[in-house]
Amino acid sequence: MRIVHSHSFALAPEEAVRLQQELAAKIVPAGGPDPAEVRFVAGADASYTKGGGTISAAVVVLKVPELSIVERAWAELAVGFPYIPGLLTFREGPALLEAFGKIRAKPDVILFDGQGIAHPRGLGIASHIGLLLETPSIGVAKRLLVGQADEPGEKKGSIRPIRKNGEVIGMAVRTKDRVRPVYVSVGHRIDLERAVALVLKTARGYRLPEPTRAAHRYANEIRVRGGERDVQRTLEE
DNA sequence: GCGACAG
DNA sequence: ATCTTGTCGC
Repeated sequence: MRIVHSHSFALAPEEAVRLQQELAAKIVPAGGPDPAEVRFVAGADASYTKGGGTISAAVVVLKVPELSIVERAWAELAVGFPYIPGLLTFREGPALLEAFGKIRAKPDVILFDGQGIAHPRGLGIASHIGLLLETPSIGVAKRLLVGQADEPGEKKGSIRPIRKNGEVIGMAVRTKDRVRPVYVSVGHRIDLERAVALVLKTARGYRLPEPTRAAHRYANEIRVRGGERDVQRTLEE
């Protein structure tokens, strides 16, 4: 994929915060592809080596509605930023972008393991990377960073709004009966309704949607085996 | 000042 | 995220 917008990630925390405030103003939390017409969905995630010195990033593209893997790419980089709540993007972003750069497909939307606009400054990793790639993106987090939501009904498909100062910033979504919900928020160029529909459409018997699960597995595989040993790469298009 | 805090 | 043993449930 082409990285449309680019900037340095080698910033001090205070500068990173200022950049987030600047980029947040460019996020378009509306529109997006019709869930019924989406053909390719990508998932992105990262894994770290034991000492925490190297980060392994993975991007996997799945065909919808089969959810079969059609392409995947990886990247390994030395960790260059500490984990600071709200600044996750500066830790995982560089490696994820390198992996996205190796993807030939043009996914209709990307699912990230983390927040979209449900973030202190409205720019979680899904919004940030989605903006740099100018591709519709969705944040699918396992825990909330900001805001609060009531518990959704116990059935898959049940939802409850995530609010912050009375404003709806995302949706708690039950992706599997009786299993803890995931927290969905708009990343970039898509509205909340479509984001929720796409997450539910790609969730198959597990709490996390398939794109995210596939990326998580691949990132762990790269971390353990080492990416250079991976000669596999499914192609299509 | 205190607590909370994506991955 | 990673570290780290057993344990409850499908």
